[in-house]
Amino acid sequence: MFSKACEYALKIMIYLNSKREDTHLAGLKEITKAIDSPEAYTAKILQQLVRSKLLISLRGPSGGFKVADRPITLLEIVVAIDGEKIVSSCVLGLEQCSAKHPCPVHQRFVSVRDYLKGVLTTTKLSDIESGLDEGISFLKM
Amino acid sequence: MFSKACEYALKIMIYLNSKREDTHLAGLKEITKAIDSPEAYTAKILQQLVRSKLLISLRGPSGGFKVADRPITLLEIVVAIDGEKIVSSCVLGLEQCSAKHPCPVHQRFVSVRDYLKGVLTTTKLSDIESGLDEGISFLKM
DNA sequence: TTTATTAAAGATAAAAATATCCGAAATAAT
DNA sequence: ATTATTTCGGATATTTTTATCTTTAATAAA
Repeated sequence: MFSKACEYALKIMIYLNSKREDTHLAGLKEITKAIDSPEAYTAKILQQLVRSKLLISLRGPSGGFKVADRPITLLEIVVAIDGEKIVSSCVLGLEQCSAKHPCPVHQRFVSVRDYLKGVLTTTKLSDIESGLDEGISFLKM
Repeated sequence: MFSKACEYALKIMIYLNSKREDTHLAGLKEITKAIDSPEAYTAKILQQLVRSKLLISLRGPSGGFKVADRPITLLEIVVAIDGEKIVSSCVLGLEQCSAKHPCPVHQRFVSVRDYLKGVLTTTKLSDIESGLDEGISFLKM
């Protein structure tokens, strides 16, 4: 459904959001440990998230990353990494596919996409009760 | 959402199903022309569909492909090419993700997946009014 | 039986996604 | 100021997906 990079991005954002102690920034090592991801690749994704203004970073000792201080939807995260295609492009890959010029399954999948897009746009990072510390939900294993 | 190979597979199946003149088989060239796909790669996908018993093939002059003579759901096609992952695996890529051991967005996406799976399982190839000949729907451009 | 046609199968190539490595820049602490 | 730490940026490597090429096998028609 989402690319591996996007999966990592979602995990990163959820993890960083779950530990709202505004003082301490989480470093690359801490993050990769928390979400069990390859370090160097994760660094690249973190860069993308910073450029997309979803994360704020600080270099140097006691540097690291934190979530930008504003409401962020899951859609923003997905689009930052995978682009619009997951919520907009044709299931059969047609360049042009619309109600006026539909593929044979257009109508059936419009609703699927709308449903997905709905979940992605209405779910804000702050809505997610991670329960990570309490062992209620998990980002690895 | 689906791989390129899977998009081609769906187009192939819809196209072949749309021209139910049981006598004439459609050849590779005809198919690639109808769905605008790379010839050699399409041949590989056709092979997979034949092995998965979704298509029947015949070699030699006037040989080609036709849809197996039984009800076929979109899910069968998708699973034949992309495997179960699209309807079963965790959005965040966790090996183990279930109601008992969920990722933080498990509940929100269960419903999305169920909806998608529903469309894929309930839609049979024969349900799709392609309207290809009539220019009502399209498999290319 | 020979030939032309078509799918099957295996090897190879190209492109994209995933992942790593290394030097540079920033910055807090010493 | 120097040093240690940490992100940034670019280059490179690996893996997977997408795509091509070439030979073989089957088979219908001549």
